Amino acid sequence: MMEYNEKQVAIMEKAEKLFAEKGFAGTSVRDIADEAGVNLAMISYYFGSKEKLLENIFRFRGENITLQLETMLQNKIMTSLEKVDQMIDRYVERIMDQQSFYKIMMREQIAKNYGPMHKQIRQLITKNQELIRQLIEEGQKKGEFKKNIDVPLMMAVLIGTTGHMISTQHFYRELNGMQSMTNEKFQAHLRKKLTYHLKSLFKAVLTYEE
Amino acid sequence: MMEYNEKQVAIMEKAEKLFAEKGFAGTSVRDIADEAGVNLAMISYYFGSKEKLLENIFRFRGENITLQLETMLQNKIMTSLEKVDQMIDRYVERIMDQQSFYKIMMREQIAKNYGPMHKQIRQLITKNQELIRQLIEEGQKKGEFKKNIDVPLMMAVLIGTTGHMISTQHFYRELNGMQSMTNEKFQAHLRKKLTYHLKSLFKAVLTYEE
Amino acid sequence: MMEYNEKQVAIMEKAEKLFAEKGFAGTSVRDIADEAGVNLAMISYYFGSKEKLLENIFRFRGENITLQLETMLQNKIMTSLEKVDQMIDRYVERIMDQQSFYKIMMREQIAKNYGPMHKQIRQLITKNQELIRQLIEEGQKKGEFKKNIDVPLMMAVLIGTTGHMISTQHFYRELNGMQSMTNEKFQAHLRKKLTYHLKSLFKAVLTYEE
Amino acid sequence: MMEYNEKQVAIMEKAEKLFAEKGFAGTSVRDIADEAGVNLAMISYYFGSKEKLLENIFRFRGENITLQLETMLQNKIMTSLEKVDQMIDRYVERIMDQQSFYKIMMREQIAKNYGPMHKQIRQLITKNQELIRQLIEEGQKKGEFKKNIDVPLMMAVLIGTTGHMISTQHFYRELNGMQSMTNEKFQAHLRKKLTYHLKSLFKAVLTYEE
DNA sequence: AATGAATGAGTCTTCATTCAT
DNA sequence: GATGAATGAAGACTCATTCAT
Repeated sequence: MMEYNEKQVAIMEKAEKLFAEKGFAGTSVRDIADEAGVNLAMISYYFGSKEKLLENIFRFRGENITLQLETMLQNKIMTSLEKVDQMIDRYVERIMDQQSFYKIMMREQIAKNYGPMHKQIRQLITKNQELIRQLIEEGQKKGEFKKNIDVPLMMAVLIGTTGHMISTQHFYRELNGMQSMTNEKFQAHLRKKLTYHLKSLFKAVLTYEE
Repeated sequence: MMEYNEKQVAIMEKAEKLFAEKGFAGTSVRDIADEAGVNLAMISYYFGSKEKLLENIFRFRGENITLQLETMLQNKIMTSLEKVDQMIDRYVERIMDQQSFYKIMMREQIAKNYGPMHKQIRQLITKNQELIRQLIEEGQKKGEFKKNIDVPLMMAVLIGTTGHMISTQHFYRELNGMQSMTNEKFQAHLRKKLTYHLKSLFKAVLTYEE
Repeated sequence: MMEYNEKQVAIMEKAEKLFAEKGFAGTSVRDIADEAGVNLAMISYYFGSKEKLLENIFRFRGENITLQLETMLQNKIMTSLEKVDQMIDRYVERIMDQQSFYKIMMREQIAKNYGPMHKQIRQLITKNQELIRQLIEEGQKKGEFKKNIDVPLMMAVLIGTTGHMISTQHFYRELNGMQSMTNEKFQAHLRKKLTYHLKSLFKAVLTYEE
Repeated sequence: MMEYNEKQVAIMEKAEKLFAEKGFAGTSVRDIADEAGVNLAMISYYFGSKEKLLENIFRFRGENITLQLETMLQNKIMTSLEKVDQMIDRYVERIMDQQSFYKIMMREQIAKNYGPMHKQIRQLITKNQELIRQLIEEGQKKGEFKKNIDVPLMMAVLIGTTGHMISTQHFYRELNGMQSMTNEKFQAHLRKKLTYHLKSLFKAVLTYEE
């Protein structure tokens, strides 16, 4: 299944939102049908099962960040640090644009072996880690970055921080008195802050010698 | 309910593990009973309901990191940076020692308003953020730290990175060929790596002028 | 919900019978499903819950005797005593035709505040008492009935006696050696006896001066 | 089991109240234990089972009206009508004094064959009906009462009316604006009214020729 | 004698899925 | 293709009773 009609997309979008908020097991097929305004039986009819619906959401959203990274890696003009900055922009942008999807991913990651998406997630992480490793090594070869960079940890900082931020954004908004701000503005604010700080964080870690 | 007998503790520990791995909704009371080796009805008998069981787990585990931070804040001998280092030790230690509990917290955070523990989590975050803010301000007053530190973001780095690491540790272990290592050693390795890198990260962000 | 399909009616009829015989709490949804020959889950599917099923039975059966009384009250030709006689006919007929429903009502009345149908019953009683009061007063104005008639007590005699009779009819039948009679004939016998005696009772109370 | 200690009596009294209000099936053993302030296991311990508890309540309360009637029947001085009046006093008094018990009886009567007390109730009714028949026949022989008295129906009037009154007393009280009256006074009022009207009812039916 | 702990059977309800049309 | 109806399985929870002490 590769092309989806309107109803199918509606179902996936509503399901994505509900899975993100209430978890996969905590969301009933009836919830999704109601939310999407479709007949209950449609979901099994279109996707086969609740689990396959989730798989389709992954396929639908999951064209990953990999491609952009591959292109960027081959760029001969940018410095490695510029590439890192751009990578941060891309990651944050992607996660913030697809918060629901990313929340599902976080839930699935926590679930160790149980989730149905274990394999896909493993693949995604492996690939991304490999590309970032290449980027870091390139910078090290060019003398831009210091030695002894821990790539998996850098990924954890990048993704963990961003993920934590979108998870706790409602607390953050409350605690910092930003309830009156429109959501759009708040999201822009968050993104700016995240990219800015992550970049300076990465710069410090990648370049400053202690 | 403040003191728990052996069986109650066994139930809570198994429930904690299952809730962490499969989510609250994804875990059936029967799962818990089977895992803990107790009769199904015992759980309602001891805790009233599945939800109240979760609340008890929070109460059981939730004596939070706050106290330790409060004591440390009043220490007159340590430098602020030393305090930050110690705070990182405490946080990482705590999260790694109570991985299951922390995974449940992560899930609940993602769930925005739906979860039954929303209030407690909010309280915890607020309190911790406030204490860390005091710590940072102290360092700024003493001239140890630079201006313009974003406290919520520092928390996100600390907690998000650690959380992401424990969530994806099985991937990490696989990708880095550490399957033969005992779990104990692997955990120690993880903790060391996390504290080391987070400390240098924080030092960079808090002290280096750009 | 206003129109019921065959299955829904079957469920309500069997439930009515079981609730009458064994009480609401004493009847399990499984009992009803078995008796009605439907799948257990159908009952929640159609009615939402056991309690709502009861409410639907009340709605289904509860078009009360009120309307008939209202029409009769406005009749200008009948004497008041004739109206009282007709009222007795209607009440006894109704109660005997809907014995199961009426038994549920009796149970619910006993339950003071606990039952789910408390409100509806209160309404029914109030309305009926008011109409009968009007009928009595009319007779008193016309000089047909004596003064000092206690309306609530007259209702208690009418409904209490009839109710007691249908409750104890199996004893009555046994004690009076009517087991061989067909049920149909026995019911007719009961109705005749009840109406006859209640009418003479009412006549005595309403008209004879002591 | 014939003599009950304090705790046993407390259990039976609270159980009686709860069975009356919520029905046998609707009352849990835990409810009773809580209400009576005794340990849950005490009830099985003392009475064997919930059902046997009900049987004990019947035994405890059920020394019936029979004896009084038998004595009265042999009285050579009272007229038969005086005896009927006294019988009405006794019945109403008994039912009103033991409303909870009588409510349980009503519920059990409705239940046809299902209730555990079916036999006892049958016995009680048979005996009482027989004695009243003797009383009526005595009056007829003496020429005090007219012929063709329907004894079961007279019993239905007596017991049904009284039962209906105690069942609907809360409605009655409300509808007639007697909420401010103390319950004691209200009960006295009800009893007076019931005996007065039932006596005149019986007098009319037993003596007036049409 | 008395009770906290324990339990198997049963409660009502919801679930994801399938069927008949 | 689309859907209202239907269902077996599983959900959380409560029940009356018994057990070990």
